[in-house]
Amino acid sequence: MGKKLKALAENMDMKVSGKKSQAGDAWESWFGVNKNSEAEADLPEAGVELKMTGVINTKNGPSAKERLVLNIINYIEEYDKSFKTSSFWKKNRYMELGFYNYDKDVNWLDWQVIKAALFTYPEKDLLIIKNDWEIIHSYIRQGRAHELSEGITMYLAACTKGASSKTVRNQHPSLPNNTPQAKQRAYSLKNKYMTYIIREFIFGTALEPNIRIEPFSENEIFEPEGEYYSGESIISDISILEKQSFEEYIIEQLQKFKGMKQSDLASKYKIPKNGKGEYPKSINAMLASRMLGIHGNLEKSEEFFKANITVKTIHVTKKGRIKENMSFPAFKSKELVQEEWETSTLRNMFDSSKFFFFIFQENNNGEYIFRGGKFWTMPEQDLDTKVKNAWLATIQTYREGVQLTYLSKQKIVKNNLLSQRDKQIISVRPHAQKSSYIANNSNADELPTPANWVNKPDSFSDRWMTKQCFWLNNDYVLEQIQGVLGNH
DNA sequence: GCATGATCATGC
DNA sequence: GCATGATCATGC
Repeated sequence: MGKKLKALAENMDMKVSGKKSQAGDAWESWFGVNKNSEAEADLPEAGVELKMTGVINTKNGPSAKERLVLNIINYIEEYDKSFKTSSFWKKNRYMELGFYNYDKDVNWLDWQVIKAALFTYPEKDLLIIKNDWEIIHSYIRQGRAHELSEGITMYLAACTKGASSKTVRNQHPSLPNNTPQAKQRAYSLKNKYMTYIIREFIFGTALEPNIRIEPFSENEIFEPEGEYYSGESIISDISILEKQSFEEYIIEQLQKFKGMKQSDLASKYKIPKNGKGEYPKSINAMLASRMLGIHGNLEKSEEFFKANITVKTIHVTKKGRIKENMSFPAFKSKELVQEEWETSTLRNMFDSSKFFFFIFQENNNGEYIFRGGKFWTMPEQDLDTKVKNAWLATIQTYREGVQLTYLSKQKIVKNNLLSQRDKQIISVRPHAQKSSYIANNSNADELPTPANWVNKPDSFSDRWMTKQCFWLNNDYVLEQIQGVLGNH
């Protein structure tokens, strides 16, 4: 039998525990620690921090319910610290992690702690985490704490933490007077990083000397099955990370391929052609993987998976334009209009995603030449200005009712959703297998407000339109990759 | 030539 | 069957 949280919470003072922190408070009380906000680790003699974290079951096996949120970053105190003297290292070097099965339909007191682990960072991860800390610290040093986002780092991130987005903190007094206050943020281990740890070492069978699994329950609720990452790693020799960061290493690895033709790379890596003698549509994504020594999907390689890096290939035409806009998953407009910008799916996605752009440019002979790779995260100032406005405008259009006009000659339906001409970084366009304005069709999206139709065909519904998604405008992406294209 | 709506190809 | 990445086709 697994220990239920109510057994752990027997001696806990329920009155001082907030709704969101109950599981963690119960974990601390089990170890005889009262709720506090000390900078010290919870068990000071041992230097061990106590953390409780939820696990959910997905079709690929157990996953972290959320990122593991650590201590709040004091931009003033952290300013003069080094990694070894940082509040992150002091408080979170060793953690006693309790993993409970999160179930929203069950009272929290009945959640079970199914595994516990005395955790410190695997050696290779620690090198990446050190570099992540240095990146966060450089923002603090430069008085740019207001520009922090989760996507700028790999495993250790600065996530927002506060009652609302209006919870802000001052930056260091020695910085210029016009340095703005910054959103309150905490160190955190990314959701995908925790998922990897959970599947590989906590519920999986792989051994990691820095993670000691402690018996807590004989009850195995989670079956770690299904493929979540390919088993391939990019970095096998950790001494690489002692000399340079992960990103520097990747960019350097790609140097030797710069200027090579797509066709030469395809034959070098023996990419097969289809029946029509053409390369598959995903040819560039396949080449991206192969150049980095990965045979499967690059996003599923160890480091890309743990850091939640999205790989995007980019085609630049001979005239120096990007051929296509970049698509994102289709949304449900009824859910979209219920969201608030600060916690919206779109904002979360851009704030927490790191992208890896993989760039090919067409030459005058119509051949695609590899130009290089670039890691990219959307700058916070773009996100909270133009993208925010674009998002708000989209919601307003949906609330007012989308204007739809059927053009019988072309058999297409025009709409008044955000266009690329609006120059707001993102736009809204269809994303479905087929267009559909038919109720309950799998390619259609149900609208929150009936559409305002012009020339509606009888068979079309006024509440359903082809599924749409946000697209990142190609002119914006082109500005972001200028450094890679250089003079070409 | 480019923006926009539409659609293809692939993998799970 | 559907999500996702990639691309096509049309007309202003």
